[in-house]
Amino acid sequence: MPTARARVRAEITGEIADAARRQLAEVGAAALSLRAVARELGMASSAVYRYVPSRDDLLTRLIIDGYDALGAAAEGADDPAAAPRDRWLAVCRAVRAWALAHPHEYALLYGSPVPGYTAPRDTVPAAARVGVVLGRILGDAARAGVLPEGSGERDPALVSDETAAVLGGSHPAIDEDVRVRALLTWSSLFGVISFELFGHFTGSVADHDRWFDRAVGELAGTLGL
Amino acid sequence: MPTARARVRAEITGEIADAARRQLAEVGAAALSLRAVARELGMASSAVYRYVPSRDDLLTRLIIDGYDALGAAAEGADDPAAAPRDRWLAVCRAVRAWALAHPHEYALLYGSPVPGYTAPRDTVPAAARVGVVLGRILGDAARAGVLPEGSGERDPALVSDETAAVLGGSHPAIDEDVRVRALLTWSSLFGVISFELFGHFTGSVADHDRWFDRAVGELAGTLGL
DNA sequence: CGCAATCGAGAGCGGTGCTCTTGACAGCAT
DNA sequence: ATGCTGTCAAGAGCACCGCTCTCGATTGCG
Repeated sequence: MPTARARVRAEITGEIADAARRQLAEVGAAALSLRAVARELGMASSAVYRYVPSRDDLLTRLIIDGYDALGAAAEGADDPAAAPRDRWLAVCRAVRAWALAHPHEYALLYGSPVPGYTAPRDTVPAAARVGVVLGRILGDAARAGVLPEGSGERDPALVSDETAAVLGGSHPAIDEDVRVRALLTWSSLFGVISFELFGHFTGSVADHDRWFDRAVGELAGTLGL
Repeated sequence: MPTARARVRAEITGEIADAARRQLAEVGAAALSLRAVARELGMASSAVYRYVPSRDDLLTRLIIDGYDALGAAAEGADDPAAAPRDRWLAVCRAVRAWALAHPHEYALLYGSPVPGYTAPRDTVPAAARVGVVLGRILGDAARAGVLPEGSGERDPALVSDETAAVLGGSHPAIDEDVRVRALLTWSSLFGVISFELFGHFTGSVADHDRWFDRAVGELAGTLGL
């Protein structure tokens, strides 16, 4: 059982993270200021360092929280009982919706890395959650016989063993070609969302909702769903 | 004929841009400091403002220069006499090579937008150059009869008229489906490159070169090339 | 040649991340 | 209850940032 001291400490640390998230949504990651967080919480800037080791550590916490929130959104949108194609579309829409609702957090996760900052290993499992959802859909589709039998090709230099295991495991319908396409559609999804969010589609696309639906529908096709 | 004053002014302005590019490669866009540029050039920080109105203006110049350099690389890699599929692969490889050679400039162009900075209209034509190359390949392929005849569907809410004109214009083989796929592969290409550059493939892909080749080969397939 | 435009340098403003010291406070053991 | 120990907020301070202003020096055109 945590002491009273530890409890209030955890509470204040949480308040700092919340304030940082609010500031992130307002001014973006690069402009996130520890002093502003301290101002918002009504304490001295130096006091914040009692709870957060550095600005980078605060960023890391926001990154992990972001990956977790996005992963939870993706998992929540996946209905294992639905058809693989519909599952794929639903997850894609959920990822996009989360990105549109949290543009700065999305930019923090999938935009340019913050200079001088390298994400610690802690972020990896949280970052993988969306990929796990996609892999589960692909694996279920293979087991359901939706995907045609493959050549059985295997090449760990293209897709690593760990990732291959997530991408439906060893199933006759999942060969290296399918795995490559899975990684491709995965990155394509975020390419599409990033382009929309970062303004590279302005002037080219009017109805972003409908365009996204057609785009991920096309991606489902290359996935074989 | 420019006066001697104007010439030395242009020269110093160029030196400032070069130093900024060097600093960009070292510390990234968000940490680009006008004072450090001034230090590197051995002049007072205030003197730089004689040549550059603001840090944002310097960033804009770097962005435009970056788009132009990338566009030139793409154009230079495109051999109009080659087969459409080979042209597509060559342009993709050239774009990736440029990105790998100039990671920070690439991040400036296709990563998270710099906070508090909105790209002015001047950047649009430079940014469009890569898309123009892709559109030219697609149009040539259609005129060469490589693409199957389409449905003739047209929907400016999906792909705007200006972009549609770039994407091969009005040709029976190019319907809205092809245009959507073109925009999709375009953003997918940068999604793939961004994922590689920003580290989202670490642990999943070992041989990035071969993986990229297979990925853009797949993209060529969805393009119909 | 003289005057106006241009230029470099310096000081200064308010902001940042981060460190160090100081003093107040709480909790626990004696 | 007292004294010790660990935690805390606060402030001063360092070096850096973007940007502005002023002040001489220099330059080049009329």
